[in-house]
Amino acid sequence: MVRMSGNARESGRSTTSRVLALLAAFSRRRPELTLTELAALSGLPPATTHRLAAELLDWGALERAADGRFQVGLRLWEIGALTPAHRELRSAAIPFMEDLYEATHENVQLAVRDGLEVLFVDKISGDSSVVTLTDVGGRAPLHATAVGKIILAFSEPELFAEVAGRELPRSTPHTITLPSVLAQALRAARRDQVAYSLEERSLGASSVAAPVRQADGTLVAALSVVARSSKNVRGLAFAVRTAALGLSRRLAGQGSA
Amino acid sequence: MVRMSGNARESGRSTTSRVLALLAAFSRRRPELTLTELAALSGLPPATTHRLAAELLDWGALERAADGRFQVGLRLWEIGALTPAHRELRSAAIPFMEDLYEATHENVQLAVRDGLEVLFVDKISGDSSVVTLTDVGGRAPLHATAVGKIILAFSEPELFAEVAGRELPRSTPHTITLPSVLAQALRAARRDQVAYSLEERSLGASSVAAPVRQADGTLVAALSVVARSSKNVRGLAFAVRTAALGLSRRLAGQGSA
DNA sequence: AGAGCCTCTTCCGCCGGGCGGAAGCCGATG
DNA sequence: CATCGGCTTCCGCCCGGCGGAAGAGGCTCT
Repeated sequence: MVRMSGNARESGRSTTSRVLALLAAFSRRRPELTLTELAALSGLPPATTHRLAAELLDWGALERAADGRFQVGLRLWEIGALTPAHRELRSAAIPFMEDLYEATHENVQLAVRDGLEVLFVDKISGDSSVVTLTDVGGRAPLHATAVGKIILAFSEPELFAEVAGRELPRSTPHTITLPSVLAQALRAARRDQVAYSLEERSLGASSVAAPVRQADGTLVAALSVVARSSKNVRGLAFAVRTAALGLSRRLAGQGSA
Repeated sequence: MVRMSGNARESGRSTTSRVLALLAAFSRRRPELTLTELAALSGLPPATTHRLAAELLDWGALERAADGRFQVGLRLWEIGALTPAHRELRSAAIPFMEDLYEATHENVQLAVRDGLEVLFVDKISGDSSVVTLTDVGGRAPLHATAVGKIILAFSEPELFAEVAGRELPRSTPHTITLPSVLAQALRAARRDQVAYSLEERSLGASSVAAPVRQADGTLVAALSVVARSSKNVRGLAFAVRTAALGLSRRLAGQGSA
């Protein structure tokens, strides 16, 4: 039998990108993967997947579940927790989020921008409150959420231009899909220091958000409360603003301790 | 001028291990690093560090702070949040931790085992409560903490053997450093379903912990309350046990929703 | 139980991705 | 203006790593 194997590597792809492709294969939808799934999702041959995954396993970036499936390892979580959004912002935010939760007993969320999306960094949810679509680590569009509008309203105008330049995907009949209407909502947000999403992301859920700023006044995050649309979310606006201002003052008052 | 450069690569080190070394360079102590620091901590030449870091930057595993330093990126945090400890355990635990906090207004902590240490997965801390040594993402020794004792008491005996085989480092005058005394404490923990640490980790702070189990009865985490030693932590034992039992029932009742 | 199938794991020879010394760049400092 | 330290780019050599193939193990179906 002739050994006709050898090297048929896919050109133009770095080893680093292969490793990152393995990590990127995991998602909220699919947090546990078999080797074959991992290979398919990362676009790598099974043999390569196996070898690289073994190295990640060895280091602790990945782990194997009881049934042998791959899952994200604690070591990776530990390092991920060093990101500024988690380390500085989240720890400072927790007390204010608790206060907000105790006062309203509704879902309280903390979000930052990543790319052209909102990324939820933390969340406190009561058992009685609305079921929100997105969990911690989840993403949502900027234009359809209250936190997203706050981010758009208080970031550089280039961000709005970028978002408005693309299509504004519709989530519900109430989603804003016209750039001009969105621009008007952002003006109102700048004026009132709060933004709303009234069933624009999912029917039966509305939210109010307020800006969180760091010492120099630039926006770092948005804090929001989600409630059933039947409730008067507008009545929660002052509570959210107050908590967001308190958190901003805390961030300004101390470096990161 | 003769070009005498070329390749002098360090043998026996995979590209993957280099990438992981870069990630491992970040720590709670040093969450922001310059290129030179990153190179020194990872043990890679500056040129290699620069090239690999650029690729990680491009993908979002790393980010640059305003001053140009490297820090862990949101993308990595996002993937780290997919670890079972975060995704299943933490989200299920939050309501119970809140209840515990509202009842006691002391620090509430959730911890899992990683290797021969305790890893804190989540924490709720009031402003009035004791300042704890360890933050979310932080580690602590198994033998000197209440959560660690719970983990030792309800895991396979091999774990205790492994820990007792090594030295038990002393943190305070009250730290248990004799395997026989530790074994006795673990027997008491198994009997009472709670474990204590009475100023064994840091003076002025004591804690009570209880086991969190999954459907099949195996231990998955430990829940604890930290209080000033002057307070009677023993009085908090039932509260912690109740919350831990509630959380265990929740984990048994549903897969991961 | 034997055949067929699928997934996981191991092996190894060929080769191009990636290594890192050197040089160039840039801002800070004396 | 010279010096210095850290950051970035360049590029030719070479060995780490790629992945097809084969082997092992487990499951279903007939």
